[in-house]
Formats: sequence, structure tokens, C-alpha cells
Amino acid sequence: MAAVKKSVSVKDVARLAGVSEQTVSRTVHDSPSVRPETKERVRAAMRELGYRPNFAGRSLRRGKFKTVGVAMFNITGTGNLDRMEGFAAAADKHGYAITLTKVDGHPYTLESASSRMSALPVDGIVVIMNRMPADFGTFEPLPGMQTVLVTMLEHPLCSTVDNDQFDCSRQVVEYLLGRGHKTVHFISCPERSLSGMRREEGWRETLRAHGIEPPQLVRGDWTAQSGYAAGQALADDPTCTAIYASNDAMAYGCIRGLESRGKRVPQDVSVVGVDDSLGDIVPDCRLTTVRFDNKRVGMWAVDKIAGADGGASGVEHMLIPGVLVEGDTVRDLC
Amino acid sequence: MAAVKKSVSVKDVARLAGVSEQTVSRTVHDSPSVRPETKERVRAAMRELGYRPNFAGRSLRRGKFKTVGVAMFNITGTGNLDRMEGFAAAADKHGYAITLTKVDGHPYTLESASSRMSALPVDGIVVIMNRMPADFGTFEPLPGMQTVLVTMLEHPLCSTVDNDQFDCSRQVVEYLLGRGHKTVHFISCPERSLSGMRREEGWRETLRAHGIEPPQLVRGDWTAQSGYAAGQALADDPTCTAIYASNDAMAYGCIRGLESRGKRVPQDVSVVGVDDSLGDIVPDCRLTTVRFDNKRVGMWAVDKIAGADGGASGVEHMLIPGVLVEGDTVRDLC
DNA sequence: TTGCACAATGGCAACGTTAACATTTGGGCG
DNA sequence: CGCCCAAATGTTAACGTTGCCATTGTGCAA
Repeated sequence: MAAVKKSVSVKDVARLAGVSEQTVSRTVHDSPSVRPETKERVRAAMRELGYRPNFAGRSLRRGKFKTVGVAMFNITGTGNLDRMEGFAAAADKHGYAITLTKVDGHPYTLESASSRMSALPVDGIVVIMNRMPADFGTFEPLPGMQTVLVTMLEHPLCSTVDNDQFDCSRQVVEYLLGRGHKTVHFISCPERSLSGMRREEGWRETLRAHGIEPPQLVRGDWTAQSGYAAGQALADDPTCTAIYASNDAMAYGCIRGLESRGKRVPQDVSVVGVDDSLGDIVPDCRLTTVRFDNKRVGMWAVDKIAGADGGASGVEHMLIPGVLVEGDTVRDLC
Repeated sequence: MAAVKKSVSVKDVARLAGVSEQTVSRTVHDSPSVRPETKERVRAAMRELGYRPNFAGRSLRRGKFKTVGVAMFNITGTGNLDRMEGFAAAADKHGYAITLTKVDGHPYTLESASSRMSALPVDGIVVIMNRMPADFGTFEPLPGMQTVLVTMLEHPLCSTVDNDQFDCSRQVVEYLLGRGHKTVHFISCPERSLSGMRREEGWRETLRAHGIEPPQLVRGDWTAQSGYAAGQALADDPTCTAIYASNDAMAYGCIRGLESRGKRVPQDVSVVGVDDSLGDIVPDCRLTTVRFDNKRVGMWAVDKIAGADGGASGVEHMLIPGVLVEGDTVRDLC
């Protein structure tokens, strides 16, 4: 029993309620031009039959899906969870849904992400870029399909949004200089990371802007082990009183590396990380770090599409600053 | 120019190619009953007009969306990223898409997740449960809408899938006993966690199955700090040679707590965690832990829906075992 | 009483696609 | 030469919804 052979449509509800299909539709949309008692009768019929509006029929009629497609080359990545939180929140706000797709990265092109998504019921596309797509310069979004890229690079035809990596470094460097440190050493990341390179630029240029020649950087590979090695290497450098690491894992590794050489943090050396990813994992260390607002990045991207809602809005580029979170790993020399 | 007023339909392509709409449709689906040269002509027309099949029209006609809805109460949660990777991979395999929705947890009911999703273009629903919904016992899935719950609890009407938490503890306890430890101490988690409680049960029952009365457990709160305190507390217990912590953060905290009391890991005490979440964050410690296969959990859920593809498949319950990953934090006493 | 405005409801068509059935064409064979 | 079959293509209708316009009913002013 209760075996629903086929889905219930407005027609069925209309028949049961003894009204026209149009009146059912109007009731669904709570139009003021339906008498309350009629509405109630229709609603009762809907309940009895278990009516649920059919999305396909509706979209076909309206020519809109109220859905934003999110294309990712890699699902597992720092901050993706928070970004998704943002996607979902913004979509929710606009009455939109999110359709998620993993795009095969061979080739790693915006074109492949875009065409993959365009077969799905979406009104706009968000592409999360992890590295430089081969066609970044030449790509053009599908006509009528607003496309937002999550990247720090600016694109002439697509809006873009990302964390402000340069500003992140600026904040850290100025914070440390403001605490009386004469210079800031840097533990970098592999050169293929766009955001990491931008952090490096920010560190370098901010120091120069303060008339300080950046010291030799130590190259890391994102892991705590590489941070550990960097910490040991820097422990013997008497000019090194402040270290800025490209991520928290390296910062933590660095602290342990310094300790292994008899240096104490923050008494002897100050250390700052980026990412706020240590959370509750480490018991003995409240690291000073920069917290990015990936949720806001995600919201901005979806807002751009769902907020425009047809009205073609212009291309915009947004960089969202992080917030420096003070822990216990920086000493104030002043 | 190239301003696309309205979308191109089969009709437009048909006109340009000088064939019927049906032939266009057949070409799209690469039907063998269209002559190769005709196909080529149609394809050329599609390219020229930039034709993309309309999802709504297709779904309306077919009565299927080829989409699985994923409802989450909390997007940010351990393992969610891996699960999503699994959702996306399985969806891809079946030619399905994933629609993601965050469900407001007030009230925290399966009903609210289900009705939220049912307004969207989905053929089936996956609900990720983080805790016990108020209506778990009474919930019935919408007719014709296959519903899979990601939870360790079994439901009479919905298929379920999750990590096998009991087996995880069994593996850890038997591994430690097999290394000659006489008993295994346990750092638990807050009582509201379903999975945590199941780990606790597994620990207790496996010890009993080996004729060992479980020692007093130490209650933690998932944080490294609580693990640190637990480690300090257990450091003075001479019977404690092996500690099993409900997650990696507490395990790591515990190691540091033991060290602070002069105990060394693994020489004096062995420590095992769960989650494999330390990754590259910690420089000096390759923790023995249990790695869950959340990607497989996600794949199973979507497979169940997309794989059935209309043919109503029965209710199944799946628990996916984790894998014990040997690090350097367990001593073999044999 | 008539006309008119307005509220409530109904009828129809169209959105884009494709299943089912219908038609045309060409070729092989008796 | 006519018949039949198969391959290739065309025609029609329907999926569920809703915008547009038409119709009906009701109360009120002229």
C-alpha cells in the first residue's frame, strides 16, 4: 500500500480539491488572490496526496534552477570545509542549492571545469583553483553562465575571490616589527603554491617597505618536520629573534626544533604561523597565527551569483583579509 | 554581440541542421540508428549554436534527476571532507551529481533534513548524522525517495553506513594485548558522542572478552589539553603500560603529559590514538593510530542510491572497518 | 436598473526533451 | 517487377509548472 506509482502533480491536487491547476499553483506560492478557505482546501488535498512540487517542471517553466555549481579539482584541501560552509550558508540565504562536482584535473583547465558543470542544472559556477590552470589567460565563461573563480589571481572575464595572502604577511611582519623585532625570518613553502608564493612576496615587500633587507629564507615543504629542521637551522643565528612560518604545522615544528637546540619560545625567539589549523591538537602551545575567513570567501562567491539573480553583474575581484590571532608565542621586546 | 537571448534548444539545432528534433536528440545520445554523416551535420550545428542540453527538460521527460542530495547538519566535522570525496567519486562513476545542503539543526530531526532536500532535484538523499535525531525511531523516508543515513545506528527503513567504531577499539586492544600488555587504559570522550561511546564499548567488551576487567577510564573532551591531563594522571599508575585514546589530539596530549612526568613513549608507556588526524602537524611523533576510510563510507552511501537507479533495493547496514596504522608509539613487550 | 471595478478562479499554451509510433527510402530476393 | 524488410528519419504527445489572458461572481456608485 501507499505505493506511489507516479508522482503527484498539480493536476491531481486540483482534481481532489475541486479547483483548477492554476489555483493550486497560486496556493503553492501563497498568492494573495486566493481565498483563504480555498487555500485551506487545496492545502488539505496537497497533504492528503503528499504533493511536492516538481523541480524539473518548475525550472523548465522558469528557465532558472536556483542552484550554484561548485567545481573542485581537489576536494581535500585546507579550508575547503570552511569554504563549503560559506557556499551552503550563502546559498541558503538566497534560496539556492549547491551542486558539487569533482573535476578530473587532466587537463587542469578552467574549460574542463566549466563544461563539466554546464551539463548540470546550475545558474552559475564557482571554480576552486588550487594551482594555475593551463587556460587561465584564454578562458571565457559560457555565455549566460556567471563564473566565479576562487583564486587570488585576477581574471579579466570572471569575478574572483580569495584570502588576502599578501596582507596576511604584511600583518604578521608589522606585528612583529611593532613588538621591537629588528627583522623577521621566514620559513617558506614549495614554490608551486600560488598562495605560498604570495605570502613570501608579502613578507619580503613589507620588510623592504620598512627599510629592512629580508634575510635569507628557509624553504620548507608544509610539514612539521621541515619546520623542525628550519628551527634547528635558525637556532644558531643570533640575528633571528622572530620567525614567520608559511603554515602552522611548520611553525609548530619550528618551535620544537628551536627547543631541541635550547632556545625557548617566546623568551628567546618569537614564532608566528598561518592558518589557525593547530586547534586542539597540540597541548602545550597557543600559537600566534593568522586565521583566514574561508567561510566568507565561500559566501562571497555564491552571493555574487545568487545575489545577481539574472541581472548580469560586473566582474569584481575580492581579497578577504585574515585576522591575526594572538597566542603565547611572541615576545614583546619593547 | 554573441548575446545569447534565450537558450538554444533541439529545435534550433534541428532547423539549422535540416533534420527533425528527434534526430538531434538521437545524435546527442549517440544512437546507432543515425547515419554518421547526418550525425556530423547535427554536431556541427550544435557547435555553431553552442547547444547544451537543458537539464530541466530532460529531467521532466525522464522523471529522474541523476542527482543525489546530501544533507548535513554540520558541514565542519572530522572526516566530512573525505566523505565528500567519496560522494563525488561515486556520483561521478554513475554519472550522477551531488547536491549539498546544510540543514538547520533546530529541530535536529531526520524529517527536517528529508523535507528540506525533497524540494530539490534529487533522486535520493544521504543524511549525515552527527548525533541522535529526535525522530530517529519514527522517521519514515519519503515514498520513492531512497534515503541513506550516515550513522552507526541501524534504522528499520533506511540503509545506513558508517565507520566501525567497535571494531576499531577491538583492533587496538587486541593489538596492544598481542604486544604483551596486560591491560589497556582508555581516555574517553564526552558522553554525547555516539561514535565515542561505541569506541568505549568496544574497548570495554574486548578487554572482557579476553578475561580482563577494564580499568577505570579517564574522561577527556577531545582536546589535547584533556589528553595532557590524562597522561599526567596515568603517569603514576604502575599498572598502566598501554593507553588508548579516543582521538589523536588526546593521544598526542597524553604523550606530552606523560613526558612531563618523566615517562617516555614508547619505552615506558605505549599510546595509541584514533583518526589519523595528526598528519604532518606534529614533528616529533609518528603516532600509532587507526585510519578510517571515510571516502569509502561516502562512496557506499551514494552507490546505494545511484547504483539502484530506480530498482528499489533493500535496506542494508554497512560498517566499514578502519585500518590500524603502526607508528612509533607502541612498545612490544614480548 | 445598469454599468463598472475588482476579487477570485479557470483555460490555454509553452518551456525542452524524448518515448512511442509512423513514415519514407533503398535494397535484396522471389 | 512487385514484395517485404530494415535502416533512417519524422511526427506527435506528454512530462509538471506557471505566465498570460479570459471568465465569472460580487458589491457599489451612478
